[in-house]
Amino acid sequence: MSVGDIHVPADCRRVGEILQRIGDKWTVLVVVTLGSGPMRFNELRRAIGSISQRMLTLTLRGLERDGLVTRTVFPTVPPRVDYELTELGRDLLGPVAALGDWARRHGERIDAARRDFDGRCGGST
Amino acid sequence: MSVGDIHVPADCRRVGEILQRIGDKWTVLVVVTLGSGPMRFNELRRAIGSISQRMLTLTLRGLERDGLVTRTVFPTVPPRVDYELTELGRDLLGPVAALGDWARRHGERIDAARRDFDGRCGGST
DNA sequence: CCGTATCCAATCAGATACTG
DNA sequence: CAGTATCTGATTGGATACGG
Repeated sequence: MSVGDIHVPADCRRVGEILQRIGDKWTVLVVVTLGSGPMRFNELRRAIGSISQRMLTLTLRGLERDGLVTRTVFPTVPPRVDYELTELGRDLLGPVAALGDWARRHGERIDAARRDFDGRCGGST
Repeated sequence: MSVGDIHVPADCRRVGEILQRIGDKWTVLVVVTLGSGPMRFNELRRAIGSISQRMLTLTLRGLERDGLVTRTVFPTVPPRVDYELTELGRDLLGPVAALGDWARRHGERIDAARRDFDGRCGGST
């Protein structure tokens, strides 16, 4: 498909929805972190570093709800819970990596454009 | 690059930032709509349909700031302002299309997973 | 260890009214 | 036509404390 063919309104809505869904503060970070294999709750938490317990829980619940990760509880003591990407979740890694690639390639250019724009506008204040 | 190699924390942050940036309610919709060529303000507005004037303005400003669209004012009366994707913006269409493709392929599956999850949980309410 | 509940500040987005 | 300004409700996300 050529990039010129993708503007069917209904489809764009769908894309917008998905992007809003995975575009929250933590979802992608969690998904790509889980990309390296199953992980326990706190393991995941430490890997991400700055996420609060609440947000990690909420994010994981959302991902589970959407069928992107599985949650496995081991009835041991202390309790252990593993999270793992489903096939659907792993499948998402591809497109996300593409976007990540774009971000890495052009991140600096965006920063420059921002500095430029802000310089032209808020410069006199 | 294989999908297993993309979890360098710093890079993931970057991806997360970009995704939050373009993951707001309207940005992607505007970008893909502009994908078919330059458009005037109200033309864009009608094409999207449900967006408010305020949000379209804010979204376009953001995109302009990031160097993803250009804004061209024709000093005519009535005034005419054209918006057009920059090369950077057009370059973004590719990854976004990939994500859109994923969304279209798996949207139904996600809906099903949601119904299933909600049925298992909120079923008794 | 793995969550849930509550409170709270910040941001977002819609509606409306007004301007060049 | 193409914005800007202001007000308001909704949503988000962090901190903290507590429960299984």
